[in-house]
Amino acid sequence: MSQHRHPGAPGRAGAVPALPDLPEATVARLPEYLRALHNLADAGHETVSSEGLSAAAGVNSAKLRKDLSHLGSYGTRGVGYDVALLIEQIEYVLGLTQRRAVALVGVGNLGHALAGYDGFASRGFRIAALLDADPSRVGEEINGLVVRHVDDLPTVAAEESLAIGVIATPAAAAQQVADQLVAVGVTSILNFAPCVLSVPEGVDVRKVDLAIELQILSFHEHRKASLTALPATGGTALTALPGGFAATDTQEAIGT
Amino acid sequence: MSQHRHPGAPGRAGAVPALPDLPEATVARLPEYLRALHNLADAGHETVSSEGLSAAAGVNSAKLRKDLSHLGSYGTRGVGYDVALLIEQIEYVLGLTQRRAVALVGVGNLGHALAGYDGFASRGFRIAALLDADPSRVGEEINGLVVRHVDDLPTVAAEESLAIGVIATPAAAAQQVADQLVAVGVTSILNFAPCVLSVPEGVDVRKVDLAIELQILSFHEHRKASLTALPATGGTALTALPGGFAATDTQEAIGT
DNA sequence: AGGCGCTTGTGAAGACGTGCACAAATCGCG
DNA sequence: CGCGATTTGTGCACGTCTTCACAAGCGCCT
Repeated sequence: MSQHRHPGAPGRAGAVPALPDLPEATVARLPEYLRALHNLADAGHETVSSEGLSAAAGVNSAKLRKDLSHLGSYGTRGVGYDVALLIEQIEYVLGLTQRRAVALVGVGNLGHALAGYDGFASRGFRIAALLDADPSRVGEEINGLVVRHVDDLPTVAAEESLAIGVIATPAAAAQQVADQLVAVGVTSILNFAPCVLSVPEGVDVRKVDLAIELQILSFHEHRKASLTALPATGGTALTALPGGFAATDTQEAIGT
Repeated sequence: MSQHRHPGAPGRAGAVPALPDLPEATVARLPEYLRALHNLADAGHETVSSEGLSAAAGVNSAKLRKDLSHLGSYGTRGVGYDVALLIEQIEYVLGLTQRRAVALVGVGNLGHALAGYDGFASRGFRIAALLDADPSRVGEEINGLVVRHVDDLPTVAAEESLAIGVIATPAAAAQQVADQLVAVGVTSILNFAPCVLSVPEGVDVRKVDLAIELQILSFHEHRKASLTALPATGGTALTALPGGFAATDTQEAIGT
């Protein structure tokens, strides 16, 4: 029942092993599993049970098993999953066997932070270029990279094979930047600008809006406050009682 | 049909008008609608149809109508929605009628950027305190706020009524910071650290992981590449043809 | 006043995601 | 060599979300 993709599954890149088409929700969780697995590997674990891994990733164990089964993964009944093998599998599926080049457009406040964020480098990506439309920022060096003008994009794309672009510009500039990225062949965009982007079919856009996250939390605050017709002392006590934990629902919701 | 909450719906804060319990998916989209509505208002529109608003927010129009109907909103058939009224309604439901105080812990790379991000201020939030565990950072002034030591949290909480905390520390410190936040009464946390937080029931956690977003895009890149058994010229042409747009599926997925 | 066109609000169907509970498989031990 | 403990993989039922399609309502024009 799990034989639906022996041919060339984990081996190496290069071939065209026909990725299984995973449910979007599963895809969004794989990076989480991957991070947890790296932690486990660093801690010296060679195998891990679905129970253990799911706890580390903050999800239900059945969900985890189903997710892994989708990518045809080989766990061993009675034992668990081989940590190293699973890391290899997930990295393969996520396309992380090659270090992907990312172009970052917009080196304002947020762009600066992203340029210096080591989480990109440590998790399979390489910032290949920093770009900005503001001439006064061009030439500045950040983290060993020189900021170039956004109109140099075609040149940059010719040097590197760019597939992913990150937009950290003000909203007003985002659509134009997106168009420029698409024009040089970028097919995946991570958008930090608070606006909707129009892109041709075949281009993936993911959006991260920091204010929206806060507003969602605000709703839940409002809701909690309206339920509790209580004194609302707010300030003191309430030590973190270790009894009733729970990876709250919202915990995972970011991806989807 | 839509009378299920006349009593004191839009009016003013203060009372306990019993928030309707909205589907999580709807809550995640309301901020998006709100942003689009503000744009429309700035552009001078007084009313907008579900079709128009849904286009501006990048969602299906039926979905938008259903979302708005959940909060008992009053549109006018044949006309559309009153922009100003709808803004008021959504801001009320999201609990944005009061400017909420946010504590930001961790003023490293990312924390700096967040401290300077004007999107918080412009969308209903106020950064009430900057905190860090590193003594060498304490005292530094960022954007008019002085960084205080994280152990001052109880003092800060006594001064302000903090309900929301933002964690922008390294992963290793995040859990401890979360515990400290919870201990002073914070009940909503936005976590930028790449790790799972354990919190008591009743505390909401949302997580934003920048590297995960890239990894999800990477999967789709990998997938596209494996489907296209084609030359993969990569570099040139491919002008943004304005024919086949489409707010791609992934566009919204962030919230969920 | 009446009819017509437009837009909302929603019923119903289907797609998708989740979690329980259990059979099948594997290992280790006696 | 067989048995029991353990853990995976998954069938199934349930809940949530999405989308279509259309009746009900509203304003405008004649």
